[in-house]
Parts: sequence; structure tokens; C-alpha cells
Amino acid sequence: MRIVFPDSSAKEYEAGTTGLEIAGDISQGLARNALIIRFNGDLLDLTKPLHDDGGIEILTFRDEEGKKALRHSCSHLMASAVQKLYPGTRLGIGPSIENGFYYDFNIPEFSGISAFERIAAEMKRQVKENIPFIRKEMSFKEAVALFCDKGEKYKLELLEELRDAGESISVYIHGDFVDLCRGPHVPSTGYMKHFELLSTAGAYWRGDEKNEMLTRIYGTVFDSSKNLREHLSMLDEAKKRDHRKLGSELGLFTIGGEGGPGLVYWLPAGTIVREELENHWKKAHVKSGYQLVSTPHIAPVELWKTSGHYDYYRDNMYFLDIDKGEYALKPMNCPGHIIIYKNSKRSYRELPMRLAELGMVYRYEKSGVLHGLMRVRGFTVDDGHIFCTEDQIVEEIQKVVNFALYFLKIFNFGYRIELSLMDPADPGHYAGKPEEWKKVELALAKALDDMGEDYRSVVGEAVFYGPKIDIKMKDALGRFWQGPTIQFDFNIPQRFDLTYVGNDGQEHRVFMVHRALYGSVERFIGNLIEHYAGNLPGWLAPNQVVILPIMESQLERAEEVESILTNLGIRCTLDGRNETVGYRIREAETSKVPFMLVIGERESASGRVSLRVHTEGDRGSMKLDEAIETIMAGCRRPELP
RNA sequence: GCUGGCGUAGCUCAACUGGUAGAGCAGCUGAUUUGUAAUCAGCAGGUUAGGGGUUCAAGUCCCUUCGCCAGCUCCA
Repeated sequence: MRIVFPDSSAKEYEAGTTGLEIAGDISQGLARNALIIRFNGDLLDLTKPLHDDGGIEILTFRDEEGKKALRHSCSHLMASAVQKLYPGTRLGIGPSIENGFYYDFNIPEFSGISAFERIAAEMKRQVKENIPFIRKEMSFKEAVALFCDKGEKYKLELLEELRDAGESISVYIHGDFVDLCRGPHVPSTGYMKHFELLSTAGAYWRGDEKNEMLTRIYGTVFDSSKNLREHLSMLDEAKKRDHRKLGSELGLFTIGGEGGPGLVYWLPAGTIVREELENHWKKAHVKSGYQLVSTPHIAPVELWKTSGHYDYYRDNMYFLDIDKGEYALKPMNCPGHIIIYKNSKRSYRELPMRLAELGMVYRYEKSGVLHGLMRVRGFTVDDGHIFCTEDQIVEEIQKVVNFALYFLKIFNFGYRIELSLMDPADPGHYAGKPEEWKKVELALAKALDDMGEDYRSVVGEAVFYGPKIDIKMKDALGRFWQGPTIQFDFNIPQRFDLTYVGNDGQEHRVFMVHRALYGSVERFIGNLIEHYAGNLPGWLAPNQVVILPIMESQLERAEEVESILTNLGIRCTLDGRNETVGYRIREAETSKVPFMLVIGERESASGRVSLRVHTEGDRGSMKLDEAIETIMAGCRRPELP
């Protein structure tokens, strides 16, 4: 048979040769690293004998599919260990996921995380034994008989769904363990030397809260102990950067408890961070052609009926009775901006009209989903609504994407753009006419194409009221977060009958775009804290400089320096406490103050200071002006767009 | 919301199978006058999340409410 390689070179092999043998023919190293193959587009086991001509790709841990196969194989390995140690364990599902795998079980008398050691020991034993994974194909009936025999009720339920698929059913066997599985798998258990069991949690069977709760065990596996160690230390680092921990250590905010779950109380230091972010946001928006507005926190329920929120978002809203009317706390800012738009008859000459507000919204979120600043019940959306004509769409989208990227650049976030489009199979689900959708979808794509931005189109991901562009931001640990979002809206202009008078004297339906760049100010600050590990850039640091006189005799000079810095708009504090310099420096370092000015006898007499930079250390003695210059540069606010 | 875990001083954590709470840090007071990540001493701090129950006796066992954490589900 003729085998073609990815570089389009080709070679003849005898029929029945396996992927592993072909890999070995290329190099020993490749054979060692190979996990599975892609053959004529199908992912197959390395050990499967090949019979036809075709294109082969040998996949290793560096390939996404190879990684998945190893992790999925490891979930089988773990399941076999669990089933051996806990007889009577019924298997749920055990897929690979980003960064690892899990398996859901119904385990009788499971002892939680303390069982990990035993499970891991059994897994290691099997790794050492290097048991081969054997694929076996069988008819639907045979498979039912097999799993029925084993009492695997969940597997039988999964099988039911394959009943009419008509394909033959495949199972994978290693040792005594059998699992319903499409594959592919790595050749044997010996491939999973570098695994780690991570955590356990409850999970509903098939993700449905009406079903029974199974025990889920999470783990991960890598191709080398180095990579495993790196991943584990990344998890460790993420834990250290947890914004909830840093937020309370740095005195930025407090959430929940007596103050109510999911409600954020900004402490003075955290308020400075917020104010700086918001002020910069406002300036940047004014400069970019937005008009700032402000709307109330509550509005009559009729407004929410008109907007449609009452129908589809009621369960997440808070209601209150005032006089004889019913009101709702705003879960979104758009209806408020609509009222402002509708305040007078609008001319095409006023468009595009860009309204922006840092608007606090309240949404009922289920108690279990609340998480620090990332998921709360009251938060500030940096909302903007653009009203424009059809001709202006492309340009407005480009402007707003650029504007969003400007904000990510300020903080050195990476990014990835997603364009969410309608599902053409289900046009009834969406507001607006399909031909309008097409037009706008093309306009969004054109806007991105013209800018030369890479993006991924996701069909069927659009919300019902319009297509959208989501920008996911990538932080210092390589994690992606929900970032700026730009959403087209066919629904609201229609519901509120939003129009403008064109140059033809006729009324036209206005086009509307919602956009948020920080998303939620609260969540964004959470992201910033984790991204910077609490070492916020100078302009955001609540306290920018600590002034440290060494002895009481330098207190007067220290006060002079303090007032000089304060007059320059630098946030500084004087720490003249009766403590050693070492002690006060340590405290300034742990509270992550970017700069320290130490003033001793030598400096005091000569108008100098000794500058120390957070995490870097002592910069030595210098003229006050020189230190101020360094401090001002380190605390400079970002350039406006 | 669901499942599980947890809740002891401002923070981090102790208190064996039930025998009426203890330390470090922070705080306060004093001594010390300090040269780049913790000077010393003293003092104070708790209805053990709230409520109810079992017991001679509850931080510890049971019930319940609240909150927090992990995961699931959800996320216009």
C-alpha cells in the first residue's frame, strides 16, 4: 500500500503495517513519542493494521488530538483502578478536557480525596505492567449483553443512543477493564507515567440536575514529568494569584457574608483602583466620540416589558413595589439608553450616536455560581450603545474593535476574537429578518477582515437578537477570560420603534450595537489582580510611594518630601512608625507598594533620597528630582487612544 | 438551585475517642532610634456563624437557618 506523509512524500508499505511501525520506520524518536495516527482523516490507534493507500499523520503529545487521546486513555486507566479498589463502581463517562480528564462514577462508599493515594498507586502498578489497550468491535446486541452482564446501567443508557446509528460498537479493553469507547487510545497503560489526580466533585449524570449525582474525579497526564511539573506549578501559581485572596490581603474589597452574597463592598484602596480605571475609561470614551449618560437603578416594570427583559430575563431580576406600581432593579442598561435616544426625534445628522455609561446592574445569580468578583449579583457594566445607519456599520464596528483592543493593550492582555453567527438551521429562533442578519454578519466579518484581525466564526453561537463579536483575553498565565463583547441588536430598535429621519425626509429603523469593553468593572479588576499577581501597574496602585524616615530626626524632611509628592498628584504615605526600617520595608513590600523612599541622615542633609522599587530592591541614593522622575514614569496613566 | 466539604480572635491555624478554648501574626501600651523583607517586653482580644436539641458535661454528637469553598447546572 502507498502511504503519503504530511510533507507529501510517499512510501510503499506492506498491507497490515501499523502506524507504530511506520513511525518506527521514520525514526526511533517518533515511534517513542507517537500516540495515535490520523489516517485518511480518521483518528486511529497506533496498533491498528492499515490496509489501504492513504495519507498518514503521526500524532504526538504536541498535537491536540494526541494530547486528548493520552488523557482519555488515562481516564480509562483511572477508572480501572477505581473499579478494582471499589467493587460495584458503575461507570459514567470519562472524557478528556482542556488540561486533563475526568471520569464520573457511581462509587459505593467513596472516601473522597483521601482515596487518591490508593487509586494512584493502583494506576502506577498498571503503568508499570504496561497493559495493552485492545480495541474490540461488536454488534449492538453483543455490546448490550456485555454491559448488561456487568451491570453498567449508565453505559447501557449511552448505548441506547447508538442503537439506530447503525455503526458497529467499539469497546476498549485493558486487563479486566472494559469500557464503551469510540477511541482511539494509546497502545498501552505504560504511556501514562506522568499523571496526577487533582480533585473530586459531584456531577449530575449527563449534566442534568434532575439526574442522580455521580462522583467525578479530575486528573491530568502529560508526556513528561517536566511538563507535568510545569502544569502543576502553574495551578499552584494560579492559586497564589487568586483575586479573592489578594483582594482581602491588599484591602481592596470584601464580598458576601454579612453584606449579602454576591455583593461587593469596595474598601478605600480598592475604590482607588476602580476610580482610576473608570476615569481613564471615561476620558477615552469622550475622546472616541462617546457621550456619557447616566440612568437610574430602577425603572417601571412596563419598561422591561417593552424591552422584552420581563419575558425572558424575569427569573434573574429583582422586583420592588413603589406607590402603586411595580418596579425592577435594572439588570441591563440598554432600556435606559433607549429612553435617552427617544428623548427627541433623531436626524441622520446625529448618527452615529454613541452613548456610554458605567452602569451598575443587578442580576439574580444562583447562589452556587457566585465567585469572588468574577460572578456577583451587583456589578458595573461599562456599557455603550451605538445607534447608526446601515452604511455606518462596518466603520463603527472597526472603531469599536480597535477601541477594545486599545484597552487590552494597556494591560498587556493577549486576545482571541470570535464571531458568533446564527444557526441557519433554526431561523425561527432569531429576532429580525434573515436577510438583515446576513447583511450584518457579512458587515461584521468584513470589518474584521479589513482590519487584518484573525478571528474564528462560530455558527449557531449568536444570541437571538443579533450576531456578536467576542474578544477573549489571555492573561499572564495563559488563561482566557471573557473580554470585550460587541453585540448587534435587531430586537430592541424594533420593540421600541427606534427611528431616525434620513436625508430623504423619511423615517428609518436605526441600527443598534451594544458593547462593553471591561465587561464588568468588578470582574475586570478580578482579572487584573490575577494577571498582575496583585502587583498592579503604578497608575492603579492604591498607594504608590511609601516614605520611610530611618530615625525620628528625619521625620521633618520626610514630611516635606511627602507634601512635594502629594502636590505632584502622587499617592503616598509616610511611615514614621517606631519600627525598624527592615520591618517597615517588609510591610511596604508585602502590600505591593511600587516605590519606597528611604530617608536617613545622609539623604536628609543633602536633599537626596534612597529609592527602592517593589520586587526589584534598592536603587541606591539619588537626588529627589531623579527619584520623582522614576516614580512619575512608573505611575504614568496610559496614553489616550 | 443541586451534591459534597467547611465555618474557632481582624488574619493563619491548634484543642486525643465529648471533660466548660490556645498559639503566631495583626492591634494597643511601653522600652528601643533603627540603613533596605519581621527589635524586645507587656496588655487586650472569643455566647467556638445564628437558633434548637441530646448529655451530668458540647467547639466536638443530632436537627435547622445563614454564610463560605469545590464541582455540576446556569451565564443577555
